[in-house]
Amino acid sequence: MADALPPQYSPAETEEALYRWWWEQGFFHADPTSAREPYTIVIPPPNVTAILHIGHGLNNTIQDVLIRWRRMQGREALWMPGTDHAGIATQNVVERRLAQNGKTRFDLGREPFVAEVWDYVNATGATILDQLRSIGCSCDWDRTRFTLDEGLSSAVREVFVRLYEKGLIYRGNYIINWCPRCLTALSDEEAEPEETAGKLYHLRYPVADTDGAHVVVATTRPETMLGDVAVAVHPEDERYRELIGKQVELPLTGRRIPIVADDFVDPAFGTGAVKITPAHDPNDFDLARRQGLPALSVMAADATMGEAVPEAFRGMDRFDARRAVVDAFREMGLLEKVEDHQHAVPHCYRCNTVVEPRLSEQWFVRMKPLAEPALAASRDGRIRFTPERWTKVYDHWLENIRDWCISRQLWWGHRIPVWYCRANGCEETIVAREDPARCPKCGSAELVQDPDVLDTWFSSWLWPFSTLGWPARTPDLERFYPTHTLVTAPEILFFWVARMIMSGIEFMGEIPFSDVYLHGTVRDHLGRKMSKSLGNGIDPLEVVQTFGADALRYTLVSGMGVGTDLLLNYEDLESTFAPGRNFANKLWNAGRFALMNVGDDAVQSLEEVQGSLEFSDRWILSRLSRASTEVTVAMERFRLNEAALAGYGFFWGEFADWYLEMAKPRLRGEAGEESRAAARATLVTVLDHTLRLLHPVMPFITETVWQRLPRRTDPSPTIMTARWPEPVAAWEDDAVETRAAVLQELVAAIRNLRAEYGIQPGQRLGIRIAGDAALVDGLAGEPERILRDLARLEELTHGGAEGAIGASAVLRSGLELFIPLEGVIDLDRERARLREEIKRADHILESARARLSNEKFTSRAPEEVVQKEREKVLSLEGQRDKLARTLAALEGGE
RNA sequence: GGUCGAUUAGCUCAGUUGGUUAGAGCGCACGGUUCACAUCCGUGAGGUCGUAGGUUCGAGUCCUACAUCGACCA
Repeated sequence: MADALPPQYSPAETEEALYRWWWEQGFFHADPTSAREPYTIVIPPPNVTAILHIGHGLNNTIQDVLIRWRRMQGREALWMPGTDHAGIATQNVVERRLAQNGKTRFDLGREPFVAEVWDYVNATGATILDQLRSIGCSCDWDRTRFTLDEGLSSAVREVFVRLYEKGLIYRGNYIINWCPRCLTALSDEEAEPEETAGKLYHLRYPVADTDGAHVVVATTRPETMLGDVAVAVHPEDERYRELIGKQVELPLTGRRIPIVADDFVDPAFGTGAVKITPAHDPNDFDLARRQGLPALSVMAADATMGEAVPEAFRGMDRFDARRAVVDAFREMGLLEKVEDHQHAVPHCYRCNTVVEPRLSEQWFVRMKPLAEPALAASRDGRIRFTPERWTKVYDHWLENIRDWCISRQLWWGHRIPVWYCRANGCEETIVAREDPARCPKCGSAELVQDPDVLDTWFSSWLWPFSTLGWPARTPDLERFYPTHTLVTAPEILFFWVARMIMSGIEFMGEIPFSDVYLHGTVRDHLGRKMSKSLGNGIDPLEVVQTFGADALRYTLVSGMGVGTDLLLNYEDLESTFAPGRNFANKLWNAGRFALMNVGDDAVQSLEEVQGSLEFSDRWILSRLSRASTEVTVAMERFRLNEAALAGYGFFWGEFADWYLEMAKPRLRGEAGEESRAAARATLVTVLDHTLRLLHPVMPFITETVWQRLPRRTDPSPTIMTARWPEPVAAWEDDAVETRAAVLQELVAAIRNLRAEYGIQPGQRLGIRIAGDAALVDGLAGEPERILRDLARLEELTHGGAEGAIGASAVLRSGLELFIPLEGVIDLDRERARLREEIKRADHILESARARLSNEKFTSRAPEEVVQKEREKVLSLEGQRDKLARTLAALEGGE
């Protein structure tokens, strides 16, 4: 079996079949009746029309690493998958498809259009979930949910009715953010400010009944002046005090409007006089209400100028109207000046159209009462954010929360469960869990349902419990709520995370999760966000196809520092994903080597060979135990990159580079049968544990190799549910590790000198070693054999060099190394090299001695630190002296 | 305008509570057909840790200011 393994790992051939096997065997499924402690993650549901991009790749890899890790730790791990109906986004996609045939949704009508969207969603909606499978996500697919499923829809209704009954949902006429392209209201969060280089227009409004006097107002949106109902100034502004109560002739309109005083006006901004357009600006709306001023809407839904404006402007697009109004002012001599002005203009987060503040009747959620308990949850630490700094952002948002506009003038989504009675004289509003047949007040059947749908986020804020069956009290809900970790990007902290916390507390009486892990954004090597329009994206599926899912996952996880963005070069995928690809190949080959060398004979357990374990066995077991601690601690702290790197460093840098090399002769039987048995047992044990440590990050290749191990210590049929490796205190051995460090330094030093003097790698050398007896003794036995093998030595003798010609080195451990190289060595070069070494030592010594001679240091620094510094000086002095003696001998010897 | 973050090797990043002779991967240079892997092995070069101050016996790490880039909120 083992020798059937090809020399290179080919992910394409193994991953898909392996995934199918996991799935069919039910390893992804979480059992609510299990006695194990649950661990739950709910997926941030991707848009149902989305296709996988690298950001999803990162987000879901992180979740999969966590869920696989906890599953191995013995938790009943549930990763709840699903998709979001994504109201505006999905409707836009289908509308674009209609537009290709020259049609609009209005041509179809509401019901046929919604049917069309369902067709589209049913045909393509599972795409992204399939794609998640190809990167290895171990979601519980049996539980896959969609925000428009029947169950989730009834949750939405339940919530709407409860909030309405509690007085937390109301309907009213207010200024909301309006997208004139999507033709719907948006929440404040959905209107994204974008820094724009705009203009500030200073317009002159003639003061009525005066001789040419005027006030100058400054505005970025001159077209709205057609809807002005007043000019406001600060009551204490000396410049305008006399004008308060007078009127201005509003140009172009023939209307007279008052000059009013209001504290809201900032005398320092612009001219200190502000035009008031209540129907098109939220601040003006508030001011108008305070002052009892009317609101005059001058724009239609599509942001063309409406009926209320002079004929010349009617039907004009808002930006054309802006130019026309400015031109008209210029012609009338009423344009004082135009300044460049940098300001933030809100854009629709779905179509990027400039959002227009618009006065309209919408449904709102009163947020203050919901926000307070959510704020308490972060303040008292029941909910922790990683990185921690997001706590402040979250708190700040909740402290300044505004009501949530939840109605959308769309057709795709949850219809608002509100009916209006149209019977004569009855104006009953009915809010109900079940569709009503008759008006409860007058009995009429003339009921009309509110045409609007709810904000998409009004269903996704219920996700952590609606997916588990709420409002029904299902076993799943009892078992898996509250969930544990939420993994997402900071962009949806307000949209989604904060609202889930509010709804969880309100409807479940309990926070929905205890940890929020916010990861960074994947960007290109120039730091730009990856986007379709820039063409700088990386297709995760292409990466999976070329390098394998494990390579993708390792590269993403190891590169993702906590709280930092991940920069990847899309122009050179080869080099971008090299870390993951190379590591996957290393795992494959080290595994392959181990399997080939262990062969098919029975492998004994570690206990059975306990008495014959050698130095190298004890060393690698000690290191393994420490690596287990390191990986686990890093995982617990959400430092997945550290966990991945620790696993990598152990597997490649210690197990493959050193242990396997040390064990080769023993595996060949050159050290006898007992030694071989011990090496085989150790090799298999360490590989077994290490594969498990790496499994969360590299699930496919670890399973593939693990399945072939001739002996496993865990009865699980899959590595997915094999026990997570715990550190083993009995394996940890400081003395062995110290001896190994000395040995490794020695090997490295010999290799260095070989390279320095261009000695053939195959040429066997004789060396001398001198130094502290304890150190030298520590090399006796297996270490010496290893030294001979790894450094390719012919002869190893103890004692000084005694004036012989050769290369020498003094190691940090204090050991002196001498390689007799008469005739090979360039003496000038050797002397220069030694002088360089001495200089280096002197340099470090200088600063260390200075520190020690500073009385303040010795008296104030902790004893431990001072002691360490003394030891450093002693060691360096020793090294320096030895180097100096060697140099002197070489100089004298000439 | 406010808040927060980043700035360490050519590139991408680690560097826990201040105390090591500042690390890794990629790239680069040199050398390698030893029967796991050239997606590899060995060796090496490369850093006044953004700038200027400060606190401290001691600063990549803490404080202040500035510069550059970025995010979020007004």
